[in-house]
Amino acid sequence: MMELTRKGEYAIRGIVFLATQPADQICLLSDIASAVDVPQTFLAKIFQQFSKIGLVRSYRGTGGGFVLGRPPEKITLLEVVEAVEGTITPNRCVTGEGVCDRSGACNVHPVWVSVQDQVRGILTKVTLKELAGL
Amino acid sequence: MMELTRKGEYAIRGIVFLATQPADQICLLSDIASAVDVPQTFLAKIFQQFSKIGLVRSYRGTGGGFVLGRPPEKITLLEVVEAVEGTITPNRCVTGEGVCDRSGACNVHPVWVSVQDQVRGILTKVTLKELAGL
DNA sequence: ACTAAACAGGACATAAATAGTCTTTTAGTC
DNA sequence: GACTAAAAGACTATTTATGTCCTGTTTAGT
Repeated sequence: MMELTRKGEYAIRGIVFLATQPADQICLLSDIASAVDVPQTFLAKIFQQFSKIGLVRSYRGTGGGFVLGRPPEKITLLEVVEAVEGTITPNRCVTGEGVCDRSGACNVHPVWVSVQDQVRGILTKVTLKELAGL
Repeated sequence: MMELTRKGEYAIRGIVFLATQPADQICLLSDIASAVDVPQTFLAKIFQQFSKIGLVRSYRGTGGGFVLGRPPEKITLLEVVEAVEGTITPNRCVTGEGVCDRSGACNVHPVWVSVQDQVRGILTKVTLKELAGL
């Protein structure tokens, strides 16, 4: 339960690798993919998601590739994970959309809120700087 | 991400309902299922899993049904969830089976261990007694 | 013993999510 | 214009989730 998907794992591997590279070096997707052992086409999708929210910056054409969108210490693990997996919600009713029709009488609800807060708290405190060993 | 499945949700609903019933009363699966609004056949599977690890006790035949295997304050939410969802492992490499071939160089690893510990810690502290409002 | 009640267990069915692949388009370089 | 590399969308395959159904086994009551 609560397992990270492959996508999430690949996302972390990819962007952590990027963080280990010199900041001004534009990295090819193909290089990243082979370095972290992830199918290139799949990693492409992941990096597109990163690009949309500014986690990475992309350059097209000859000499193109990817660089980090911000310094490694300003990118948290939470951002990386949620970029591809969506917001961390241990239980649907945590989303608060009235999905939990029994939310009034539901004593479990606050527990999930607590779990969500704790997990997000942990992941917010970890940045790419640490993960890349910088 | 990290969402509880229906099975997990049903499991909680079912056993919490059982905890609200008088301790000596043998409850019919059909009654529990309709009370918590879960397909009976599906709930049957869930309660079979509960039964195997002693979370509930089952009685077959006429007059049969289910009762809690232990007093509500001795059954934790963690046990209930892990009974049907398996051990909480945010990342495969946490299982320690060498699945994470890069575990040596992996700085992410300790983060998942921390997440796992925190989540399990929270869920261990919640018992059926509280959840059932007793 | 017979019957009906109730859980146990396995096989099966369907739908959704995951994990990709492939092709075309767009943007940029030489 | 030719080439390079990411963007974007359509498509496919596999796995997991979510159940259903049927048969068996246990037990109570007559």
